[in-house]
Amino acid sequence: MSLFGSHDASAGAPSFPAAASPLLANLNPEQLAAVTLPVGNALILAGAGSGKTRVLTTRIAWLMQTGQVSPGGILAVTFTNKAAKEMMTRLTAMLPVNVRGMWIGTFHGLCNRLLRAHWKLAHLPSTFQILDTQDQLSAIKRLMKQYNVDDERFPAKQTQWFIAGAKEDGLRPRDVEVRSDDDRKKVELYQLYEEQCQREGVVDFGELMLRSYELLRDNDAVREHYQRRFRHIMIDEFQDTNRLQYAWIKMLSGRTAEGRFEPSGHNSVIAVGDDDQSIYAFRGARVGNMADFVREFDVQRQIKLEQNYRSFGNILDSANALISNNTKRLGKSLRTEQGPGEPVRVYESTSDFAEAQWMVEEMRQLAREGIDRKEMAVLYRSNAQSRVIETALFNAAVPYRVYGGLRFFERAEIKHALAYLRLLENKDDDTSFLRVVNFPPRGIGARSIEQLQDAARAAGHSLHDAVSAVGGKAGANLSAFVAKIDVLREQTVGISLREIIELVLDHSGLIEHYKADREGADRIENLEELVNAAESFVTQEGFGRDAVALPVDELRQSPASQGLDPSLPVIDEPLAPDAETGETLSPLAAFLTHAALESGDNQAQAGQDAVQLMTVHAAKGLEFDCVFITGMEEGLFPHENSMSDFDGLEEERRLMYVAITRARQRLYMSHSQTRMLHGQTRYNLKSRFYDELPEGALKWLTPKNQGFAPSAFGYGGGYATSRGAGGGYSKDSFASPPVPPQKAAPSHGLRSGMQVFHNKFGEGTVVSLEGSGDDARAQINFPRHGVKWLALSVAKLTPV
DNA sequence: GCGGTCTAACTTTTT
DNA sequence: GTTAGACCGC
Repeated sequence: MSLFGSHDASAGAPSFPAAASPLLANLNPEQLAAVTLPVGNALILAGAGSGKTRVLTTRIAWLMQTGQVSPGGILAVTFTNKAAKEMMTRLTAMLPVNVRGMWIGTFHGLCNRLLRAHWKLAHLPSTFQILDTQDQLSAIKRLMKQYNVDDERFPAKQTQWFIAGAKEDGLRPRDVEVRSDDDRKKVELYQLYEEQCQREGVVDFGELMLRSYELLRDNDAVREHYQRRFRHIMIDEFQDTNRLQYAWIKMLSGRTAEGRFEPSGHNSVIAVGDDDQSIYAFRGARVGNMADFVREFDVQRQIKLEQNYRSFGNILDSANALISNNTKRLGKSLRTEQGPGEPVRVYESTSDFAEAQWMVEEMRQLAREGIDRKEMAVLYRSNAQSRVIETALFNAAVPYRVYGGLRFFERAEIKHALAYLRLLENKDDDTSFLRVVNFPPRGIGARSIEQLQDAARAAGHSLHDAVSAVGGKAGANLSAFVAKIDVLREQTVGISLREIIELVLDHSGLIEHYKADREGADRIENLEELVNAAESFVTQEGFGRDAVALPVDELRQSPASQGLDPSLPVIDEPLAPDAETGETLSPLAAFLTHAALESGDNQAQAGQDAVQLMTVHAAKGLEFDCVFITGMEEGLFPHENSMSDFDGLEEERRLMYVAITRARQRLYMSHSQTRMLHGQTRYNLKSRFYDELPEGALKWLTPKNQGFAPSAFGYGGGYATSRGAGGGYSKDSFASPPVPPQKAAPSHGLRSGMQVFHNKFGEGTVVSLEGSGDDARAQINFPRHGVKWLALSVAKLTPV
């Protein structure tokens, strides 16, 4: 079953005395082996709650403490800023070390650092700015309008997806395989988009990765420099890496002669991941990178961290049983030394409203038992489900916090302010120009802008530079805007970042505009917060202060750095000065980069003891005492859009696995017979994932539906209607996986093609039928309301 | 050019 | 049920 044999845990016999360091105290044998792995490439399969971050940080600390590497020889890559920060915080707590000398950060953050240091070689302007997803979309829309592309046939979103996807695979326009006329058009747009970005001096997220990959690929000296420097490379959440990120790691860690990859032998790459928690395939993540890594990096050591320190037995048994239904797995099973704990409670409600109501009651009970509200989390598959729950919590006056939604730097008013700031830094940033040229409104409408765009195109100028070409009233308004920007730019010389932002907020008219708006108070508050964000950024990054003394000498002397190219800069700062000129990014440019790379917190009010609401995706990496998984229904979870293909269903199952493993003590799952979705009532069957959980670990709070009649589904009568209180725990209960449902004799008397009448939807035609007993449902085409799935135990249908 | 109204869409999301 | 974007009339 396991792709890798069983030779793992004992693999890394420490070559340094383990007892010598208090760092290594209290590690289990597998963790110890991982922390003290000898030089060489290794894969660590780290299950949920197995102490992965602790292992990673302890290893870095141990390597430095034992003198095997200096801070400059470390490269640790994560996906989120949060994870990177967490790592640095824990590391500083372990060792008195200057973390700034280490390259710990997100893929994109580190790529940015590389490109800032070698901007010339990367063919970028020194002040290049970063487009976020929103900016990218508007840049593409603008491009498509300019070239009169039919946006019915090529929606901008789709083009964006195409471009991002190509970059994730490391493909430039000329590398993309063209299989249809549509492909050809998209590639053409990709090419034009690239030219536009280059002209405007901006890069998108994918470009950050791809450009730095090419930088390393095309410049032997640079590549070899970093290959020698980074003796120890560590990648977190390896299952989430895409093709390009994997190639980037390869490029940094080995030779690629004649297109062939050979591990360098003098550095170690340690990949940490969990294939069972791979839930980002939809955005290009490739779990296959794990197997490729083992093969291509000649991995000799694999360690499985299966000891779970988070959850009780029933919860882990549920997770293990569920995930065992997936076929493509490396093989791993969580174990705990805690007892079985509480059973997993399952609840069926009549409506989504009732489901939320029940949850509120249950939470009140939990609170009475002394559990903090911030230790209760409600998880759902899609954001649309949060509303009912929010309403119920709100009406019951239970404090709650919703994760997701707009982050600080993504808010419209913040984006507007940033657009002004970007124009100060780079007048050719047409995306920013268009965002604020008429915001606040100053009499520049679509017609004037079109004229301006035509003029700019004809002259090969940016919008800013083409303003003088437009005459009349429109031209006057445009000139006034440009003059305002140019004056602002002059005024910002020599003043602090804080003062720059205050100046811009004032002179742009943004504050004034929002003051006139009844609902502008929050926006003004956010704009004021922007000043604070800039202030704390300046303090943190050390702008305006002496740079922190960095262990440059140490780096140069250390064995890790031997053979480093002395002509290349030793980059120990996220925003290092240019090696040749000593020029550093202006605080403003640096802040804008920061804003793009770190979109800020996406939670409303922190601090308060509030129930946590979030999607399952957002919950990854978090843990709570009590977890409610809601909307356990076919079509919702697993989501209907992912059920068509096999891989999709397996990803949904992994998502379910992530959801289950968030819980420490108590886990609830609930589904509803009816649910309002997109303004329509839906009748969903309960999720197939229930059938993959060990009956013995569950406790049905409502009578378990008799819908899955044993005779029809071959369960051999293994299902009792309801478990007694306490929900007996039995190891054997999930020994045999459920048998897939078979066609049963219909008991409802409906057949495909039949005409039926529904009280609300009127007359319709039965299209198809599924299930039996209480779970039977019919797909019916109502001429006036479209095709619907109806649960026959709920919907009242009469044959016509 | 601006602001109001109507209509289609709408998993999951970090950088 | 909500929201963004298109469309239309002033």
